[in-house]
Amino acid sequence: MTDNETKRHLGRSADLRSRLIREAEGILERDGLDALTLRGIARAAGVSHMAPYRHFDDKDALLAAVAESGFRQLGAAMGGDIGGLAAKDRLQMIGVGYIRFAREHPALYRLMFGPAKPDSTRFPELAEASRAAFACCARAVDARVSGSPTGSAAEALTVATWSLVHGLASLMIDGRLPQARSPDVENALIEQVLMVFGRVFPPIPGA
Amino acid sequence: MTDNETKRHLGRSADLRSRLIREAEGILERDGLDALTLRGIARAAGVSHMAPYRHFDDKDALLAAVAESGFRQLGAAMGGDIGGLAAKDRLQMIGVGYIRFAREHPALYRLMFGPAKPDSTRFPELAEASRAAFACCARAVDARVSGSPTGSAAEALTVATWSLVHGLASLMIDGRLPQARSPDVENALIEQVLMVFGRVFPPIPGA
DNA sequence: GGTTTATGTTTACACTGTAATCATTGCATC
DNA sequence: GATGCAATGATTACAGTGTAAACATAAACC
Repeated sequence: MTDNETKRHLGRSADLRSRLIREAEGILERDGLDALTLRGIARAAGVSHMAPYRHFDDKDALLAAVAESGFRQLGAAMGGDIGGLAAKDRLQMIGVGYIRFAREHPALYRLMFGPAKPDSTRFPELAEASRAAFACCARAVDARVSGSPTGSAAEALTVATWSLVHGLASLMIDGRLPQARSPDVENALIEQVLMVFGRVFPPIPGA
Repeated sequence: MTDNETKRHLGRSADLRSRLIREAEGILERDGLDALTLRGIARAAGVSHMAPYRHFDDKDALLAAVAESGFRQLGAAMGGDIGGLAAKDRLQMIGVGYIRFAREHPALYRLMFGPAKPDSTRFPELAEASRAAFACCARAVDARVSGSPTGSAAEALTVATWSLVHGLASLMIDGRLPQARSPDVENALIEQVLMVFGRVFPPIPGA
């Protein structure tokens, strides 16, 4: 019996680390960022409240791993690295995908961009995942302007794009936009804002 | 002696409420958002850890009051409601003032736009202060476009403006912009981003 | 003068993150 | 195969947090 239970226990815990991350994501979706406690995660995973410390240095390290996973999901939501799309559509796809991700996973998104808790110097892998998502946006911008502005001007365009979608997503999921809106109205607003923002890009030569 | 001490005590505590808010702001500036604990605020104000409950329902209510104060400061940092400026300069002033405020008070800024903790329905005064700051930006946008787009198109412009500056400020103070930069380089980037964004506005008839 | 109301303190409790210690497993080495 | 070892987990303990309950006292009012 002891043997049996132990076996099963070990069988399930072969990948406690990734299971903790998944449970954390589940709690985020279900109960929000405030409810994300280390002990709660351990409880959800069915282990003692100290078990996570065998896989993470502290709570922040676990949160950083969750955020890292989030950034990879965000990259996928923005369409990854598919080519073969008109640069303009590619940019639109990124904006829409980005904001949809934030709205579908608001708590995870808050954790990812939250109060700098996951320090970038402490967690290089998180910084890398975040950088990769940013780079995905940067490539789309570069393709869109096709080299006409270069250097810091192109970089400013990328930062402006990222800032706009992040700001819009952040304001929306935190309800900081005045007058609450229905989802439909919000969708229309998003479309309009993204379209408005399209004007910052130089006109497309071909059309 | 008891009398004396009591008198002095009462004298200082005549406005415990506002003093708590000030102490909270001080802790925010000094030690950041994570260090902002109810007991710590009470300690800083020299009262027992339960005293704040005589002036605020709970911690969130105190934080909401701090955030409310922050939104008023933000409004002032954006230049309040001064007129007599070219609409274009007015917008620039808002953007620069907004971002400077966020950089000078990062922890307060995070609290203000943080994880929706201060619920807008629970704290109408906070919602009002936030709305007022937003309206300040909306007026500047309206003046800039001088009525050429109206209705939802003008609103989209305002939301886009707010999203951009908020996103930029948020990414900067949380270090989510790739490669850390010196303040000078950051300032240049801000200027460039704001200038880039100026292109979303219709051309000015007069010039 | 006695009652009521505001304001503050003390005490207590459940919950959090984490340090220290102990128990058990699987594996490597002889 | 026995033995030592590293990995992984459980228990226990502790300081710090937000908050409820009960108590104290000054101010205000009839």
